[in-house]
Amino acid sequence: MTITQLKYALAIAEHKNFTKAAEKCFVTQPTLSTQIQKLEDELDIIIFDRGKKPIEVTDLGRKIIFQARNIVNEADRIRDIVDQEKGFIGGEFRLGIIPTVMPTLLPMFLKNFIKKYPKVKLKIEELTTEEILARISDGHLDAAIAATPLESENIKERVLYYEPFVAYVPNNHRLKDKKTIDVSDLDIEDMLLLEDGHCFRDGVINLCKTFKDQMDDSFQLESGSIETLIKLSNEGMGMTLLPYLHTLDLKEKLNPNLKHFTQPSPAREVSILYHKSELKMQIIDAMHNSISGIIRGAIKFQNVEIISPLAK
Amino acid sequence: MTITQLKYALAIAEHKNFTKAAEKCFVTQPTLSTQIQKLEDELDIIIFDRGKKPIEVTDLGRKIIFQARNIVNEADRIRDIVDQEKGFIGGEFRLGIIPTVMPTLLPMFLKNFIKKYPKVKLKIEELTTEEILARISDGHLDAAIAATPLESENIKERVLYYEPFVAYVPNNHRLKDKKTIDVSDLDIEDMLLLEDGHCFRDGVINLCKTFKDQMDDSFQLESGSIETLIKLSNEGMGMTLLPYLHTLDLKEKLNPNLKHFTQPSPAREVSILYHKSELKMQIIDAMHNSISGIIRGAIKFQNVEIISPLAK
DNA sequence: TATATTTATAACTTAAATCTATAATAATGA
DNA sequence: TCATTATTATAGATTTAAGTTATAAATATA
Repeated sequence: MTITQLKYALAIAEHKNFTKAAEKCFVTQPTLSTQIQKLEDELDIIIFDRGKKPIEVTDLGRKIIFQARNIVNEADRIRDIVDQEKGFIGGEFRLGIIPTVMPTLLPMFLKNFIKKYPKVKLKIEELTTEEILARISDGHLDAAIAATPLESENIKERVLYYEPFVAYVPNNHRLKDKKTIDVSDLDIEDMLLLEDGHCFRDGVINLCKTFKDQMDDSFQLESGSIETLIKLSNEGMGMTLLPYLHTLDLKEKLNPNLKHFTQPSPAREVSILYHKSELKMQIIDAMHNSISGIIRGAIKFQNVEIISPLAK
Repeated sequence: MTITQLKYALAIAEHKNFTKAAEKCFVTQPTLSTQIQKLEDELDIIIFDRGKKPIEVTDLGRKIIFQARNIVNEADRIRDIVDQEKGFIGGEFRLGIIPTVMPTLLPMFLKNFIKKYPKVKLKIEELTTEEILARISDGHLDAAIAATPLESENIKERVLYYEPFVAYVPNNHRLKDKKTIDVSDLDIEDMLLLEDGHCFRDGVINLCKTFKDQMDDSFQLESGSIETLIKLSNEGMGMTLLPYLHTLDLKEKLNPNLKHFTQPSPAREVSILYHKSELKMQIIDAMHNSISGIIRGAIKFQNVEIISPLAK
């Protein structure tokens, strides 16, 4: 049994296809066939059921694959330990970011980060919270940025910053004339929310829950982006909540519609997530420091006591 | 980097000597030299300082060796998973047992166990609790039987049985005429205890602590075995406590000196210990079942409420 | 049934691991 | 200090393993 054989097995388990897995491993298909056969012979078990199309992992195979994942992860970590010791920050780093954080955070820290750590090859993907959790678990992401707490098994969270919510109140709304807004003013019935899967919505719902103690399942509308949300709001569909950083990009003429909350302001907790195995920890540390530094300048509310609307 | 290379590195780290490590690995010394060089070249680090005699592991090398231990453990577990699935109970199994459990427990379950699981090659060693903890941690023992709770990091405990203590009161002792004895009768000042490192002593001290709330450091005597303990006791050195199973072997004429405790009787907790990685779990399960079954017949006090003298 | 897709096998090549023999190096003792 | 001893490194040959190309066999698809 070799680490290489285990990596081949993982690739096949993932692609359910020897040919495709071989490509991903940069070897030919016969190499995979023979190596997997050797592994199966040595353990005297069948890992893959080639009878089914697409190929299926056997019951026992699944356990072997799970353990193979552990072994390969632990093995990869050797490289990580060496890098950390040498102070080397580099290599490929796959980062997932949720849609409502992507457009505001990325432009702020990206330039700074790649300048500071030129040897890191960043691969950034916009993903929903659900996708992020799955891909960190299966090792396809090295880390991700999402609203927390999620408390998902095997995934660690480290808070990057707290981003206050700002209310966007359209011209015809009942709260139009208030200068500041209080959490108790909110009503789930006249609020627009982002579509399912966007954690921002979870944040808003939890926020309302906090004060209403229970919620109604029939929301009035769901939208896919902050821009759409504002437009729908202007069309008389209700008020909405925007994460603070988004409000900095708004056209000036919309500013009168923004109502800041009375302190303590509700906020969402934004964290960097990573697998409990702490692979590539030195890059995660670097990213954490980089983002925290940038955010300190952008969000001035940092010293204000903030309630987390996402707490369970 | 291969699993084989990591195993070689572990062997060298352990023996501090390429030649001896090579023997243990069943390869020649040049094989180890070249494989370790390849590993060091690939990681671009030095793991072993050959300048020192005996060889020393470098600071970074220590971290690599630690991680190598993880990887090799996880890799060994693949075999374990397959065995478990196939219901195969076999292979080498190294078991440590503390001195005060060894002579009573081993004759009871050994014959039964090797008959039931003929493919397990048991290697049993008498060791102190301290040695046991060290050797489970470094992977030299698969499991051990000792008095608990120990709550040592990385080591799991599973209770096998509770063994009541029986007081041995010599003829000239102040408690000689009592039919049964109560824990409150005990006095650390006139008690004989086993030498340091035998957990039984810890048990007795904790027992006295429980009722005296503090203890005196000047014990009157320390001895290495149950037999010596009884002889010393007869010589007027004080009373002593015997684990119940030991009293079954005593010569009949000594029976009048045994005083059972009033219920709830103090007892020691005897557990099977194993590494948290749960390697060879199916053998550990088999051994647990085997011992529990045997003990149910031997200790009739099982249904009696028992206080654990070892609780912290 | 022909065609395409995918895995297995065969024969060969390349690369890796291991061996024997021996050199180099460092520690030990007269 | 200079053999003696113990120990690791290196060279060259051998065995074993991994990978390649070419092709057969098996399975789905049209």
